[in-house]
Amino acid sequence: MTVGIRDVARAAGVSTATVSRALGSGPVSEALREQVEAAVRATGYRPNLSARRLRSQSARTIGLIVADIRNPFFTAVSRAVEDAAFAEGMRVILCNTDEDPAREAMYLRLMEEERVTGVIFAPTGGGAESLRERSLGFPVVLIDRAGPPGAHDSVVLDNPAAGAGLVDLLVRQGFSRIGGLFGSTSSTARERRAGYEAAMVRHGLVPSVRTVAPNAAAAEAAAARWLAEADRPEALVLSNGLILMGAVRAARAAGLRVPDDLALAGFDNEPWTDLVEPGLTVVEQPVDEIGAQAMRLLFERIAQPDQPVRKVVLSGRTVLRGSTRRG
Amino acid sequence: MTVGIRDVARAAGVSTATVSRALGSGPVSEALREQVEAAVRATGYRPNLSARRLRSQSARTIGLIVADIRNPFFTAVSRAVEDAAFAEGMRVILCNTDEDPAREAMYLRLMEEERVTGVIFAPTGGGAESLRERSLGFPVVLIDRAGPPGAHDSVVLDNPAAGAGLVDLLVRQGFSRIGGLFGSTSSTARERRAGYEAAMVRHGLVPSVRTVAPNAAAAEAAAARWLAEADRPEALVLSNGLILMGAVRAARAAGLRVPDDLALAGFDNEPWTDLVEPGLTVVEQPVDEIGAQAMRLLFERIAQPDQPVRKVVLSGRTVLRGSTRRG
DNA sequence: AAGCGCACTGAAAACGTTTTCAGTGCGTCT
DNA sequence: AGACGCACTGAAAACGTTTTCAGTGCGCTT
Repeated sequence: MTVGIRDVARAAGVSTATVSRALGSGPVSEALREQVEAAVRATGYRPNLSARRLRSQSARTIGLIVADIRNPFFTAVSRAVEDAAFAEGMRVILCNTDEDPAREAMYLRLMEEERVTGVIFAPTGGGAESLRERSLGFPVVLIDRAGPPGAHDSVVLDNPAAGAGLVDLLVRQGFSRIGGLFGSTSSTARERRAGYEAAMVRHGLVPSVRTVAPNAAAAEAAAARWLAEADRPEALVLSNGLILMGAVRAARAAGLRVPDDLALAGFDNEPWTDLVEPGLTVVEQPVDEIGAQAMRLLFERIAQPDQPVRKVVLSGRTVLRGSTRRG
Repeated sequence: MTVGIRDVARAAGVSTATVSRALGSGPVSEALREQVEAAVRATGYRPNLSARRLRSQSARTIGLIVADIRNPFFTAVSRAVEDAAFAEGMRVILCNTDEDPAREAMYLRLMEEERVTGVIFAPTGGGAESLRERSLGFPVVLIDRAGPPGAHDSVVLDNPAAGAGLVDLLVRQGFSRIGGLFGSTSSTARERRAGYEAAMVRHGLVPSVRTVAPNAAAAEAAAARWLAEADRPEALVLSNGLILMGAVRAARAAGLRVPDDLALAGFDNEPWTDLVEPGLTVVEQPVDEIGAQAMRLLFERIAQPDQPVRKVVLSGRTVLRGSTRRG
């Protein structure tokens, strides 16, 4: 039915071994190589990747497991990862867990069954912890959210510094009743929160923190409740783009003017953050570099499996906009 | 090295055939099935998907090729597709062409080499046309952008009606110098433009159209030029979410107030469209239904390959917001 | 009591490649 | 002239499964 390597071999008048070598890398005379290529064109041959992977015991595939494909941060990273992979002749399997540990576990098992070369992984919740127990059959590089130290290579933002930086900025503008609304599932949110709290204490202010599921609807509800209270904060630090969006909605709904009634500062320089009025002050992550560094760590780990574990920490860039301007 | 089905068989004291049947579907006594499952747990066995696919000649995988993963429309569709696929015990390979015909061709070839069960495809540019020539080894369902009629199943928005609807709405609000800024690469944009032009003519107005690469930067530049002209339009119809975003930026930059100086109406009810001030009037696409219908068509095509070609046309829902309110 | 069908099981073939192994022929060195 | 190495080639094994084929044993029918 479907044309296989033996059909090509017959058409070219050579053995299947020669076809395989001509298509891949092997010593083949120029004459035969051309014959084979002609036969491939004539027959419309497409190699069967399953057979190829089975025999060669190498999938040349890396898995990319992200927590939320709708988050522009992850789409940007995925693009960087894909480009780097193609440059090495590798495929990428993109998996979206939607912050669901069950989906995450399923994808991890899928990666095992696919016998992937390696995985770049943004774990949700306890994902990274459970990761340490089982030994997967492939190297893993964590991005965005680091697991327990020492288990896997990782590349993350300097989250404590970024969280503290937003507090410093707000304090400099004269705000003091600064609240923090953080995601409940990721280590990233925990670290940003730690930075926030440390900076508040350093400035002699009292931290005021709430946590929420990392989606816009939950964030809006939580922010709305908070803003309705008597001693509502005069500024908010939000731990990612979705939570920031929820906070903007809540402020609008409550009729609060930004930044006069409420200042906002968050993470992720998404396209819409400078479209709202006023623009939102955010910490921008070096997404391209995160993706590229993750691939670099992964390839180096594949080349030298017993290397010591490495952690790359990148700095964010604060984008100052109207939402934190006082007076 | 790695544990295979023969290791499980040995551990369970049965043949590999029995293990295979116990794990898949085959007549196996309850006692042996439990022995096998225990052996699987004990050995930590993970089936090798490449081997499984090779032997069974069935990938149980569908490919989803989209033009731009950053477009929330496609991420939403991909979620719907994925859910439907899992319900059938299938995997999804998500591919992002980024509107690049070369990447598109590469992914199409990859799908052939993966021997996928079927593909859901949002072609860019001439992709759909070239698709008709070669006969792929799998059924294809086109979404968002239909190719030449009669070649493939498809599910699309009623784009002409939606384009016309926006014009009608603007005319009703009293606008008459209504321009249209459309993407240059997709059939979707062409259809929306056709609807726009027909409606303009029907209202006795002169259509005024420009086309632009479907990204926010290009759209902003084009809109900026247009708005700087002496006889600039008093309202704009924008053919997708990215172009709409570009137009908003251009209006801001030009210091035009929306909707007093310039009304805006576009496509895709993205989260940010009600965050800007004023909110943007858009046609919302039934993304979940598009994904679900596409999977339905695909599965039915797989079941009955010689069915006549079908085309599902869905209606958009107009979301009225401040950007088109006059006076 | 023999025959039949049914439910289950194992040995071995098969899936489409790559890779090993064992040659070829030919040029070069001694 | 013979030995050796080199560049190339084909036959066949191998990758890890599923599936076919050919039994088993057992209960039921005739």
